[in-house]
Amino acid sequence: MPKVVDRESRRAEIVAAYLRLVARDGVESATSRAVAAELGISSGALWHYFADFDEVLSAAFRRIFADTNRRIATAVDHRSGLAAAVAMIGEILPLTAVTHDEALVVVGFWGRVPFRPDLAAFQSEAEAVWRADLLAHLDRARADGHLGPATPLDLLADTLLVLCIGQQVEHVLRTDVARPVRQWQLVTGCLAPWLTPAGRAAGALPPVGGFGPAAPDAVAGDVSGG
Amino acid sequence: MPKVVDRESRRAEIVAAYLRLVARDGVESATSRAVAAELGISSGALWHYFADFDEVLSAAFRRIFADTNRRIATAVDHRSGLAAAVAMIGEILPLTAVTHDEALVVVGFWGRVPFRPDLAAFQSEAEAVWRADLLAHLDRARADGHLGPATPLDLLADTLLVLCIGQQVEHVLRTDVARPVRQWQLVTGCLAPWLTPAGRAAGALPPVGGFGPAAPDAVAGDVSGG
DNA sequence: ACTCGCGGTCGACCACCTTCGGCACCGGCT
DNA sequence: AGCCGGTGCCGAAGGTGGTCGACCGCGAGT
Repeated sequence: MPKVVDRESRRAEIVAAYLRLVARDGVESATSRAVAAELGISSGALWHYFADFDEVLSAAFRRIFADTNRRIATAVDHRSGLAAAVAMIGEILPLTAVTHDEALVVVGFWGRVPFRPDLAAFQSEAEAVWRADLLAHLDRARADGHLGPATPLDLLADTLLVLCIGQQVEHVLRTDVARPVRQWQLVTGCLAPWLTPAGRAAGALPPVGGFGPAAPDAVAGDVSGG
Repeated sequence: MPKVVDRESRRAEIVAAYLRLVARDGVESATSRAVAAELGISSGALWHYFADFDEVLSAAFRRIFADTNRRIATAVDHRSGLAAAVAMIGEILPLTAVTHDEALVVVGFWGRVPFRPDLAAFQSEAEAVWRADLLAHLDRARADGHLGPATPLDLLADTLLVLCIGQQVEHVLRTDVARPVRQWQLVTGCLAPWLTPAGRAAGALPPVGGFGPAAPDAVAGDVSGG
């Protein structure tokens, strides 16, 4: 049989080139031709590996999801319960330069979903995974006595995730709420009513009333400004 | 002087045609040519009224914002405080067929914002307006004794709005959380911890633990069912 | 060495947004 | 009435981006 390339790694290269372009030149410059040029191949070659450009977008989305999961794994590390939940959210929220570019891609992706129903599946899948993980952490937090026994875990998990989605949008729009400090305040504000005193101590979450610039250190790095 | 058309109403016609097309044929079919054809004019004529297609999008966004505000005004009517806040949120959330199409347009709009910084201004403006109104309603609700005195109004308002934004996305993606019942559950879940017994009675919000299928039927009109 | 087929190039096609030169028309002016 | 000037509008052309298909070349298997 003839020449054989590793199709999977080639696809990965293409996706990487796309994300590189987005980060460097912005979403609008990341066209199929630009991606091909970035890789030093002709644009037609792309279609040996992807059916169309939306499939590239879809793959980029998956790649971002995987990256985020990797970051989550690192951030959560050996933590569990409330700390794990907070660390996890810290990796999903668009707090850093890395996640900034990702937010651009992701929000643009969402915009394309309406007329590509198949694309929606991934977001659902991603959310289902995160939801399950987050729920497990919250459940553990309740078992730890960090969250009150009456805490509606299910609802809390969904709320936090939808909040994260909303924050992606806010971040793209450069709204005031998208400031890292504020992002954390919203998260802690959702958790606060359910925290036990032990939870407040353990999670290092600011008390309900006073929301300082107290971001969990392991997560966002520097939020110290605000 | 020569023939004069009402430029403003012409612009409105174009925007209306665009939104009609989106509702009928989907976002991807709503091209500049299609809009022109819908109006029975040539595509070139559009650019006498808009600098480019993004400006049409922008105008459509503004139109949707205005429509939503009109609906909010109707829904809020003579209500105030907690009921007004809930009614307001009910008009922002993508709960009905009307808001469905709007969500498609809006989410697509957000996707285009990253490389059109000027477009972001409107979303910021819209959010600022809603934030102020919502805050006023919540403030009144606290004064009414429907929300506890320690309620972090500022934070609550932001949280609810970001939640609404997130729900738009979820709705476009047809996630499970986007079900109307669930949407309401997230909202009430955020409010619940701060409600006083009087507030629970007045707002007819389901108790924290048990979330029935209590979606206000007329979107926000009648929340009194319980 | 031959061959078959994959990976790639190149150019063409189509749809889109946008521009532009020109025509048609209308209101006022002479 | 007949001429202007300016505006509304058309439709062709330009530029760009996604996608397809005809062709080439290399390299693994025979």
